[in-house]
Amino acid sequence: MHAQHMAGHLIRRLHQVSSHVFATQTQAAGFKMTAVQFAAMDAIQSNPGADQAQIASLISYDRATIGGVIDRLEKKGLVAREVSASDRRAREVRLTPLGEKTYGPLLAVVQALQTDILSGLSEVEKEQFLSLAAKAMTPCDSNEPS
Amino acid sequence: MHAQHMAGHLIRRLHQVSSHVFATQTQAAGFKMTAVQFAAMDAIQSNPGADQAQIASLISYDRATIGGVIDRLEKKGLVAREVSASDRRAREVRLTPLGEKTYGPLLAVVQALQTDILSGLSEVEKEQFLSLAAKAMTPCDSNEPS
DNA sequence: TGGCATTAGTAACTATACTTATTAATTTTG
DNA sequence: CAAAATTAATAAGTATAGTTACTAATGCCA
Repeated sequence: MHAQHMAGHLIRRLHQVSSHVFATQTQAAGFKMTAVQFAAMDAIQSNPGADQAQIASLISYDRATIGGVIDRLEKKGLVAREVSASDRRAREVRLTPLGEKTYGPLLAVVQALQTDILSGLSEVEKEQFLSLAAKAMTPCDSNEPS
Repeated sequence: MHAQHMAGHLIRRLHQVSSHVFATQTQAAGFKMTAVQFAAMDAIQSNPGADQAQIASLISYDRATIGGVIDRLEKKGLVAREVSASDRRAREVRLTPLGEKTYGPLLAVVQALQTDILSGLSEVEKEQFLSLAAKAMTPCDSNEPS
C-alpha cells in the first residue's frame, strides 16, 4: 500500500470529504446544489452578463463542462442565458430574481460549512493548510483577481 | 468571488491539478492509467485475492464504483477476477503476470510525479502540507463514515 | 474583400464518484 | 431448519471532469 502516503491520493480523499460535506450540509439547509454549481453561481453573481467561457475561466473550469453545469442551474431557475447582441456565438449568463434571492442565504450556508471540511485540524492548522493550498495554486492563478 | 478563498474550492483545484499531472506524466511514460486505477492496482498488489469490497475500502472508495475501475483494469489485462470458492457472491481480484510486470515501473513513475503535484511549494512546505492533509484525514481513517 | 485563424458553444466519448434499488448468496436467529 | 437480516456485486441515474471533433460566428489581414 504505497499509494496511501502520496500527495495525489491524499488530495483525492480531501476532495471526496469536501464534496460530501458540501452536499450533506447544503441539502440539510434545503438547497439542492453541488460545489461546482455554487462556484459558478458565485462567479455569475459577481460578473453578471459574462459569457460561459469567462465563467469557466473564473472558476478554473473547462469550457466543455461549464455548459452542463449552467444547464442544471438554468433548469432550477437560478440563472438565465441570453444570446449576446454583440457576439451571437456567446451566451450572456445572469442570475434570475430567484437566483438573486437564493444566493445570500446559500452563501451563508457554504461559508459556515467550510470549517467542517477540515474538522480534523485545529484553527491554526486550518489556516496553515489553506495558505499552503493557496500558495500551491498561485503559479496558475495569473488571471484571477482577489 | 467569495468561492476562491474557500477550503472546498481550493481542494477541488488541487484535485484538478493532481489528476492532470498524473494523467500527463503516466501517459508520457507509456502507461494509460488514471490515479484511481493505480490506487486500485496498488491495493490489489498488496492484497492479492481480496474481493472488490475490500479493495474499495482500502482506497476509501465506493463499492458501486470500484466495479467499473476493475473492469477497465481487467480490459487492459492487468488484473483478473475470479468467483471466490468460499463465497460465490465475491470476486477475488489479483494482478495478472502482465499486471505484476507493469506494477514496478509504473510505481516508479507515480512516485516520481508526486513532487510535481505541489510544484508551487518548497520541499519544507510540501512536507507541511502532506502532514496536515494526512492529519485532516485521520478522523475517518479507522473506517468510512456514512 | 475573400480567405483563414480564432473563438463560443455543443456533441460524443471516457472515466470518476456517489445514490438508490435490485439480485443473489450467505449468515444469523427464532 | 426456515425466515430474516446482511452482504457482494451490479444496474440505473445524476453530476463532475476532461478530450477531441464539430458548427457557427467573428475578426484579422493581405
